[in-house]
Amino acid sequence: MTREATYRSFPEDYLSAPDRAEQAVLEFWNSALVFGEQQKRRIGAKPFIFYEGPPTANGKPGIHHVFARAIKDAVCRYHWMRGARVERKAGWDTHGLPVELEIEKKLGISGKKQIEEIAGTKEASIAKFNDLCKESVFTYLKEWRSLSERMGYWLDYDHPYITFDPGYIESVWWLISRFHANGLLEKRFKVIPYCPRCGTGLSSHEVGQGYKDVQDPSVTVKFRLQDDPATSLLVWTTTPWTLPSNAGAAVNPELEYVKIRSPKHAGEQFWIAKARMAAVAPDAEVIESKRGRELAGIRYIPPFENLTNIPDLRAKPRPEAAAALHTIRAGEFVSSEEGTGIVHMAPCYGADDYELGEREGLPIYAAVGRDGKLAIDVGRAARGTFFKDADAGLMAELKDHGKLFARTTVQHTYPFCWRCDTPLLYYASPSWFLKTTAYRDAMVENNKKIRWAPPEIGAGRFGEWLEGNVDWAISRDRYWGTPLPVWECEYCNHFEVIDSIATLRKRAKSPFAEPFDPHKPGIDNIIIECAKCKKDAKRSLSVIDCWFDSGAMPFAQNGFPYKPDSGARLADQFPAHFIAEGLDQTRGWFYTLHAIATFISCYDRQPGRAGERVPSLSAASSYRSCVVNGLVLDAQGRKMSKRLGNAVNPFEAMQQNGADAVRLLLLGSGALHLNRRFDPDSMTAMRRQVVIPLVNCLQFFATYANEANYNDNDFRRDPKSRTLLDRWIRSRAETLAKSVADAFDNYDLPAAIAALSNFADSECSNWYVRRNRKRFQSGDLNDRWIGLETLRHVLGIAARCLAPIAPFAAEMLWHRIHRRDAKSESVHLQQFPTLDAGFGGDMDAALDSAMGSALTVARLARAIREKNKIRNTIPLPWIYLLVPRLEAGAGSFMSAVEDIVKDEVNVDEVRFEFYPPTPGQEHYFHLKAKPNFPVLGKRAGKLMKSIQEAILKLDDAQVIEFMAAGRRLVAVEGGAFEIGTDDVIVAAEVEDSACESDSKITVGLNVKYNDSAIARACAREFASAVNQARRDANFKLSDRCRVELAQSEAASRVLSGIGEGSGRQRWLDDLRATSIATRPADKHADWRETELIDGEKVAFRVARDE
RNA sequence: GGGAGCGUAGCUCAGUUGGUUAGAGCAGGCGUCUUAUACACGCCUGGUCGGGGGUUCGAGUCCCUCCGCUCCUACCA
Repeated sequence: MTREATYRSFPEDYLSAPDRAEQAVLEFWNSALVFGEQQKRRIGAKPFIFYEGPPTANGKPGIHHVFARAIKDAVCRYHWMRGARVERKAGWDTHGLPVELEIEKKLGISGKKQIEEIAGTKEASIAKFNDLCKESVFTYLKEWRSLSERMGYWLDYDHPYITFDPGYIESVWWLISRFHANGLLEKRFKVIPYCPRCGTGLSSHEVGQGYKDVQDPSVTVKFRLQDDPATSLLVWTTTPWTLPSNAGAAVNPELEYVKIRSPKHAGEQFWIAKARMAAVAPDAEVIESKRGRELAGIRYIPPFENLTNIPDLRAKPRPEAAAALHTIRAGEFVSSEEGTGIVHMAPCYGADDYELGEREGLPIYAAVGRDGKLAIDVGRAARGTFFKDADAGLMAELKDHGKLFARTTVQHTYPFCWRCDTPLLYYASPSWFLKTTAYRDAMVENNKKIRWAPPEIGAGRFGEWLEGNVDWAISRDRYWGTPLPVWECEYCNHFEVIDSIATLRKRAKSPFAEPFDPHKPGIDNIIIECAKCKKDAKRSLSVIDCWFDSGAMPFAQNGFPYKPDSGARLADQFPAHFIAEGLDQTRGWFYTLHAIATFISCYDRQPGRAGERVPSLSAASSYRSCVVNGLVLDAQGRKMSKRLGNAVNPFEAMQQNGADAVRLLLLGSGALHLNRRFDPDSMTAMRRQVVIPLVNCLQFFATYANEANYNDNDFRRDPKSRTLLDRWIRSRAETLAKSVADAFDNYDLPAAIAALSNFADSECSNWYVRRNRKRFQSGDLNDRWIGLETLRHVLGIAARCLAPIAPFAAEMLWHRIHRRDAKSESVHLQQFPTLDAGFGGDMDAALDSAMGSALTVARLARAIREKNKIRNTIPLPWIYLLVPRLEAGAGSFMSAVEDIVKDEVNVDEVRFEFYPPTPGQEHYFHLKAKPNFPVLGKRAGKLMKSIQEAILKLDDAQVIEFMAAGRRLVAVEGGAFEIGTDDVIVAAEVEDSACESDSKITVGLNVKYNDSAIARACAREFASAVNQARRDANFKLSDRCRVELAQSEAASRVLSGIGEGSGRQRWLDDLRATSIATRPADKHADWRETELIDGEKVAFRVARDE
């Protein structure tokens, strides 16, 4: 075995088993402490501030989590490479209903009542329940951490913020105390969306997650008038279950109402809005007409007459209630768009109903309790029936009593609990609110300063949501959450907000344990003295909406304002430059961060005890840029769900394809905010476009660097000896780095990947390396080293550009462009190429353009060969190129490109023809002029069409004349119009099968060839066969061999072809050693045959030349 | 019900301030080069740019309208 090579390729099984190679990279990162080193090297550097949106740690991570995390990781890595200090503090959202539900499921119980019975006493039950919640959070932390590690998402997991941490909770308390100090915390009786199963109200952003289309009854009910039972009000509702709680009927005071009579309802009369008559009772006849306000005060008989003991949420009935109850009331909110224009009012179950009821002093009947069940028997609907199930019995009851006017079903959307799927009801409940509407304008203003990607989310969805902001209901009547730090006096209704454990300790009537866990139930026992009346104040039993926890994170992650240095930390890490989460966070984290930070930075002007430590924060949201990503769907475009069984396991996906492939697929396929389909097959496609070309280039580099004993350490670079291709690929590499940087600066990651793919595949692998093969195989050693140096240089740029996106492959590539014995550092400790000294010096637009022309010529020439069925192996005499006449000095480019074209197209001569042409000279192409629309269009306007006609009519000679003169008058309707050379585009007219053109270049290929050309083609094909034979025989690159050719006519043609062959291919060295031998009659095994272009077969064998 | 977005090749998507031959990748067909690479390269096929109308010398792009899909929003009884 020879000693190990100096330069290595990728591991052999990288393509088939990327996981193994990536695991080795992970080991390297761990052992070299690369992430820690990143942190160390930027101490004191200017920060790029990033906030990690804390995942709810109670569920297993899915592939969609990889999406947002890939964005976050790539952006953070990029900014580190650009020289910034990027702190990446991990965070965990640990509180809330999701965690509680998980425990309920585990215990096989449901609802608050059962939770409070899991241990001996209620207190013991809650204590046990919360302990279980806390434990459950910890079991999933590991899953998340290993997901992050495997995908290469670097986070500081050793110092995470955890929302249940007492220090974090104290920060939240401080924030609540600031809201209170500014008069923005209040307790209100309000109709809020309420989940009867969870037993708690939901905030508007939670409700938004659970709308569903459902069929509901649509009933029109008769409310008989007390003084005239033959006349009824027609009342429409889709919630029959609210009818037993009816307290009034509302009409719009301005609308016109009519009393009608219908043949279908003999002896009866009805009041209805005039506008609704046609829809509800088209055959009716109007008897009387009145304005809504004139109807107010009329007394009716409630739909369920003899109900007693309906619970009334009002402890003491209001004195005016008796007069107002079950009468018509005027309400501006009533419309005549739908229904009957008369609205049944159940103040407990509707916001409008409640407001009006409050004004009129109506009772708040609650026939349906907070548990969602009927609290009383209502005829056939028995007590205890779930509210949605009570509809049928109630309607039957109405029908029996002749009170049902019409009944159908209607499809509409109805809210359900986002976690447990129970239908919500709107319920008048006492709740604690943050009056965010007080600073809505500031939120709207601050939002305009945020750079949203894509912009329409900020201006549209989020902006509109802010415009319609409502106060934030932050209390939850649950167990596992940050306790609301409000103590209420039972006697005088005074309430206080406690801003820290230290304050609580001072105020508590009796001492409590140290250290103190502020969670329920312990805290509920602490009593403080009411500051006003000196009596006992007890804690409100609520916990805080866990969304508040996560939105508090800019302050609470450092324990502001209580932890030492937290003020300095806040000043350093606020606001974030960058956050990124899924679209679903628009009303979640994006909002809560924004609402809390805007309050502190714009509204909070009353420094409290700790307030003077608040560093001056510019009026801003807590983030400057927000990148929003779409959903991850399955390969068929369906939402992933456990139910459908189509959820992709991220660990399996990465195990099979590698984390790089997963990251590339997620970041590279389409704009980030669009939903993307996660098709496992596409992962290989992404690798093929970006990573594999680089792997191949490296393989090539390693092969020839080893063979040439290339040493990057002692190589003296001499830029002057670089070839045209060297200079070109260096220019392209710098352009790549610039494009990738621009893409990252615009948060356009797909553009970065597209640029990488183009460079790796089209430019580096399939042009630079391919065109340079012969040079590396048999060139002069110094020249080979120059080429190797170039290749190594551009691969180094590519590796660093790739590093933020596909960190594993980039690392492997970076290591392998260094000698095996070199102590190479991680690519993730390098700076971005745009910061290299002298960056940009290699960019050469003229060269890029000339090489672009060469590529075009090659493509066009190949197309001509294809059409004429002439293989590339057959050399053709000449090719004509029609190109724009270049500026002085640029001719040398063309002559250099000429060699490339000659070789690539396999022609003996390249002939140029320039335009504008010299008049009178003979020329190969016939020129044709076309209007240059963008230039000419602006000037010509309406004349465009006739000018176009005139230009197209110009023949070859006229075009040449025009070009020489520089201007020409063309005839248009009503006169002449002068055009200049910039107004037209000149190209050749091509109808010949030997010509091809695109918008810039035209080529003509001589497609006639002679026998000698065939001989040369045969030689080339024979060489190819020899190479295949060498490969089959496992020859090494450096092995020389002897070729024996069996005597035949074809064989001598091959030999003559070899004689005419040129170039410095190594195979010629072999072939020159070819000798004619007599093929043994017994067909010895090492002889083989190959068929050449002319159909002849030649037999040959190769043997190692010892 | 209200708002937003989308609709471009069989599939996934690009497409600048309107500029006349609408691109790329994949798939399909046909070929080709080659001791870095067959997980390569080239060529070809494939489009009434969702339908209709309008503005304009000129529309995938701007306006109107209709159709389809998606998301958001809403206690309207």
